[in-house]
Amino acid sequence: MAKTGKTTIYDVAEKAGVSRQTVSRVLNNRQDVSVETRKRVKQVMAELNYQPNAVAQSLSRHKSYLFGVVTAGLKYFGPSRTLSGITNKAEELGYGLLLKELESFNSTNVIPLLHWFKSHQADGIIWAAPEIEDNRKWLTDVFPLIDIPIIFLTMEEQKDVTIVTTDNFSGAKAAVEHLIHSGHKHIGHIAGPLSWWEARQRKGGWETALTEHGLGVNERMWTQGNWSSKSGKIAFLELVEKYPEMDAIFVGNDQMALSVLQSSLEMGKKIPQDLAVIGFDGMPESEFYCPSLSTVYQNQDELGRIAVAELVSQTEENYLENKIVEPKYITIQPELIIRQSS
Amino acid sequence: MAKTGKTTIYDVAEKAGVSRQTVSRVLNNRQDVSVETRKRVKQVMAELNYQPNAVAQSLSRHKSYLFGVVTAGLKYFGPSRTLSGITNKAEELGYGLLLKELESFNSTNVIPLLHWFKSHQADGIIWAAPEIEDNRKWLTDVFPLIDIPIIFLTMEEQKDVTIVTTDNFSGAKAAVEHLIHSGHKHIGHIAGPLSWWEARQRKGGWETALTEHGLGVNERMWTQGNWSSKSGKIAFLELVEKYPEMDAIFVGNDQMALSVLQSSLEMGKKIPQDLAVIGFDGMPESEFYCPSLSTVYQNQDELGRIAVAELVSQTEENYLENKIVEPKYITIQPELIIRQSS
DNA sequence: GTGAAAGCGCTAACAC
DNA sequence: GTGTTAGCGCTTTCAC
Repeated sequence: MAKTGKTTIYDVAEKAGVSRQTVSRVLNNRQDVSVETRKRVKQVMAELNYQPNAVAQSLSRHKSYLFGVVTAGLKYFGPSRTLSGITNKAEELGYGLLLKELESFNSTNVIPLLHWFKSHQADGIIWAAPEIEDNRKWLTDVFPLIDIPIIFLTMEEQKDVTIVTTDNFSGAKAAVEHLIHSGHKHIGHIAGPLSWWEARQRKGGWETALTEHGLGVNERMWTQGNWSSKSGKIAFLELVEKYPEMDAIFVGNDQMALSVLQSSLEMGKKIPQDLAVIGFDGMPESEFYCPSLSTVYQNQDELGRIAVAELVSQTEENYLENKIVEPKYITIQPELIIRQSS
Repeated sequence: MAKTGKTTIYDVAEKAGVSRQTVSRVLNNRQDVSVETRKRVKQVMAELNYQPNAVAQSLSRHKSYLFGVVTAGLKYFGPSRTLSGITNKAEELGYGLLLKELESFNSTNVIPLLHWFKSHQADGIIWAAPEIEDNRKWLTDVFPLIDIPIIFLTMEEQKDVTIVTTDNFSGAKAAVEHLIHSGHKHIGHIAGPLSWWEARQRKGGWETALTEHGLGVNERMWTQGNWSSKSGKIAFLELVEKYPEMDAIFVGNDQMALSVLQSSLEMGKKIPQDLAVIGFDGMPESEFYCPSLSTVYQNQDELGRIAVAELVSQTEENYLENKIVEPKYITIQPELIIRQSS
């Protein structure tokens, strides 16, 4: 790095004996520059260790090559995986990232965020925070007014909105069907907080699998946690109490399943003989639980990657031809992993 | 949000019947505007739903209120926690974030990154990736040439560089001393990859505690993993083999400790009677392992928060008075949490 | 208190 | 091929 970044296009032009525009042309790889001029300019750039000022470029181009990313609960397993996919793919495709984390999962205070991204001339936005309660309500009012592309992750299909999500319903259904095919008749469920769309989908998959196989569903057969291991423990104790004949359980995520394993052990229940357990998410650690946990693996990294790829394609279309982009609903299938717990 | 973000300071000025400068003054809360002019301008801004263009502001102010953040291994537990602390504190102090993730932990290809941040006029940089192998080597050459403040996380003290880190050495030492005081005489260690500074520090704490208490240390007493649960399992099996009298073990992180618990159970070893186990990190799940895991909790969120606070103070000093800022070495003490495994 | 002019570093539109 | 002239949207001097 040169001592100071103050070298501008002007310095290069002067030293190379050309106009600033010519330098700009070289910078942008335009073809209408003679080979030798280009060579000379490039040489001077190298000598001066010239680095173009991206802010000035953004301002005059009206394009920043920056995406806004909205995340929430970064300290949890899922969101950080997704963000990792986003950063990698963005890097790959030549985009930088402006990052904002919501103060809480169900924050509805989104307008300032949108203004902020817009003010920084983000070319597009990835909304990588989950749908909870009415935290998508703003969409109906605000969405039509936003003039930059937005991709949403993990939410219910909605008209005109591009969404990338894991198919939670099918994943859950497959897990429960596996339990049914293994001969279990009394399959309970610990749901995540039902204010979350994902939690409702997973619970829906559980219900549907049971119903389709002629096994009834009722209130005794499930309880609700808040995704944390601690809440899972409480929910499990409650469930064992009200559904004593339970011989298998589908748990809303791996963390809650972890404490089901711990509590079962403490109660002297053998897994999977007395109680089969399947989780959801496929955390790497779940393979090393006692016993190793069957789970529904969802590729959250890929979720982020797809969102970025989609956004790039939308922005570039948008930019090049100013045409309206077709909204898409993109679904990723999770994968059932059977281990010792089932 | 207004339909288009095209409203500029000029539109406001025109509609309010003042000059653009006056609008700018109102925008920046300058005092040299009459009360009624200010009121009128503000009113017009509201009517027009005017939002200042941050890119233009950055360009003319030479200050962006943006920090660059370099992270690595976002999908792992630690880095995402730290990033969460960074996002929260930055938001609190009015700074936005430009995010980059290294392609690998030990990437040494940092110059383009620094150029990129600089090109986007970041006011400062937080280097939230761990010190591994020679991935800090560039510092000696490049650091003196960088003219924006950088704060590093998790690395060895170094002249002229501001660093915020957990005291891994003391945390490890305290854990091992706890084992010693509990009467254990044969305390093994599974280290993280010793190319990592943190892993070396933790191993150093283990060695020092043993040595200070007159217990010898030799090569039979430790093995090395790569932080993952899978590697922990392999390392543990190897260690049991070569150090059969081991009655306690200090493991480099919680993930590897998890598979120690699993393997011990499979071998029929009782924890903590046959083998006491202590991990490092304090992941929330560790409380729900079988049995619940004793561990050394480090507050990585706080690490990020402190880094941002420090960076803000450095940039603002830097900006206001152009004076050189004293480098600091800031250390956070981790906390020993004793649970059933020890 | 307020306005005019210049400039931040770059690109776009049009000349030549 | 290359240069000239205008901007992008804002802030900063420096007048008045």
